Amino acid sequence: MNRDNPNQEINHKSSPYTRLYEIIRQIPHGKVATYGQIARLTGNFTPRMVGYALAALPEGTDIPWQRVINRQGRISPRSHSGYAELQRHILESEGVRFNTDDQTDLSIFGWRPA
DNA sequence: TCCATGACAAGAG
DNA sequence: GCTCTTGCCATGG
Repeated sequence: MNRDNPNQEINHKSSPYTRLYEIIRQIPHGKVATYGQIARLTGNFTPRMVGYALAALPEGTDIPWQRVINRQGRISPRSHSGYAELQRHILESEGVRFNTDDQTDLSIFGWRPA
């Protein structure tokens, strides 16, 4: 995937992806949001698009991609292995706890925007 | 242009 | 509570 990489659109401030990334940046430290939640906040996105946009992010981006998980409170595995483990590690270092079923309690750690 | 794929979600049965 | 189906739409072959 290397044609019109969405993160290049970050520099073009009128891109719909920009809005998506801006919202993700607003997720506070120690909290998590779901794909569907982000999608609804943008207004014109679908959860699949959110996942797709995040998959296109480069390493070392300032976007807190690790704070976006699925509706079940679990980390969605990507095609490239190893990242789910990394993501969980980062979240735990931020204070997010996972139970024995590898899922977080969204009623506690879920982000609730004003 | 058509088809398959993908870090998902919500409704129906 | 479960599984199955459908909606979503950008991207690549």
